[in-house]
Amino acid sequence: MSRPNDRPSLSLLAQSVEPPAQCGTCLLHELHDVFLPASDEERQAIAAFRSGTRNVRAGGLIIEERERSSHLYTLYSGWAFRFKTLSDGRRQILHFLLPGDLMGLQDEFAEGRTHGVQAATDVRLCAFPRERLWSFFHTQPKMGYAITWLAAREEKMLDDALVSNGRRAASERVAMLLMHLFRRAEHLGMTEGQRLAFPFNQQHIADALGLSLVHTNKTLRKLSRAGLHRLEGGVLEILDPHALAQLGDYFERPIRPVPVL
Amino acid sequence: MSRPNDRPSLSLLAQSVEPPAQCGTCLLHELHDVFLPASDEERQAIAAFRSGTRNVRAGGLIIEERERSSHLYTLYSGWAFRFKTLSDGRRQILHFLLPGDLMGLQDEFAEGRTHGVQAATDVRLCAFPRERLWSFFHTQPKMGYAITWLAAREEKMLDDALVSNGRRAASERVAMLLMHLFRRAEHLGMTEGQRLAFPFNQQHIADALGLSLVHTNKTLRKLSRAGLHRLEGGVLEILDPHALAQLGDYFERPIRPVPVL
DNA sequence: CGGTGAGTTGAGCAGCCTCAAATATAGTGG
DNA sequence: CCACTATATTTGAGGCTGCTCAACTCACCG
Repeated sequence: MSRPNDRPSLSLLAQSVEPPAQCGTCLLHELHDVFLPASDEERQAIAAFRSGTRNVRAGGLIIEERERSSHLYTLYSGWAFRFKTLSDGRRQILHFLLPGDLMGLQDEFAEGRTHGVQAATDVRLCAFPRERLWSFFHTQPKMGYAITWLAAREEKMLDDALVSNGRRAASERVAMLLMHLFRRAEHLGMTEGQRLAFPFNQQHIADALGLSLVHTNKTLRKLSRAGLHRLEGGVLEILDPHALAQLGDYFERPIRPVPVL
Repeated sequence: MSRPNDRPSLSLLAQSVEPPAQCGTCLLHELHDVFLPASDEERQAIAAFRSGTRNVRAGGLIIEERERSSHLYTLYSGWAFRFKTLSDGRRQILHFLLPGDLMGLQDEFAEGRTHGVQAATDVRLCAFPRERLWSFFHTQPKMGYAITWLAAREEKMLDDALVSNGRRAASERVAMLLMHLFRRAEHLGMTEGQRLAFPFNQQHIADALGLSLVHTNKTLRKLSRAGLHRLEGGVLEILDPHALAQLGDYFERPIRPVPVL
């Protein structure tokens, strides 16, 4: 492990860790470099907001694409992704979700269909009933601020994805995505050295990058033949981070601690 | 005018209307079908949050791409757009801004460079100092909720743009963008019948859609030769809304009133 | 009347797409 | 443990969409 021992091992988060019954013992809050600390009062407010937990198996839908979900969710462990489907079946993956990420907020203010969220691994979720959202904002303005923070952070990632899809060539997009996902997972302690349990197949990558499956495959092969990465057996290994970052125009910026619910 | 007379004429908003000295007489709040009403107390809180107004000429930068802006802004009149530039100069337009839209929120929680915002017409802005944001949330949780609402709404539009850039052909993207901008402007009362003062050139459209300038031109010409629209002299005219909506897979959904600051 | 920016058009190229088929790889039932 | 099936990956071939390069027009302006 590349991580020091003074924090709980979180490779676990990629596996199935049950969220605790009490938010007071929430594992996520123990990751001080990753998530902002929460006071006892805040934890109690979060606990009051939360209605329970939910498990979804790999491949299952957390939020249906057509219906407005009755709950918001915080991803507690595992990987998920947001997506949209066009009427003729073409799919676009909008965003990848890791532990601590909030989902379902966009639905709050929507009329029509929005997006779906699918579990990429087995996933544990904390569920928050939508009808309690406003009172949560009302009684805990700081938590409202936290939610806005998370929304703004996700929007920034969407900005980056839009730049990629709009203005970058295929190999640049692939390099960018691999680095992006690896860095985010690394920050959460889900990596081992340069290796990462990677639950996505080439169709996922293609749908995230706006490429065809075939061309995604050829691009991946080109990069791996050039020794930049290896991706097999569900493990992503970053062999030449510098070259990948360069190619993807991906600047590593310090990731600041963010709030969690 | 296609709008009934029982609301103030807002073609004005596309021109240069000076925001009032007092938020209590803010024109935007008078548009009851468009924006949620605000109580006197809320208007006072907004007025206390606001530090003043700002004018930017067409083409001027409202927010610099490299620096974190010291203020949030509400666009009061005119058009603007958010964009990002790659190190080699390629540009991607992320989002188009109309009156009532909030900008600068993403910067709040960012480290590195984020995005720039440029005025497409002369614009009037209400400025809110960043350092008052938290106390605004704290003392007016309802306004915090409103800000989250606006952020979530913008994120939904980004989702749509991402789907377009990733999974739609050029003519579909163009049709989608024309309908999208026209419908949003129409909702604000900035159109006259099927006509709209359109401040963007083909390079803007290309940069929003992830296309080259030349191909954007050829696609626009194809659609206008087919009688779907006309775009000349800074005026966009929608000639066949049904065909454009069909082509762009653009479903008109009722636009709900949103909060304004 | 030259200069600049925006729009238009043609020619040729290439990046990415679709179609097709050949391997893995994994899971399932006998 | 092996056949059988479904899913994921890989590769080739050929074609179209969208790109780059280049040139010309038009409007506007000093």
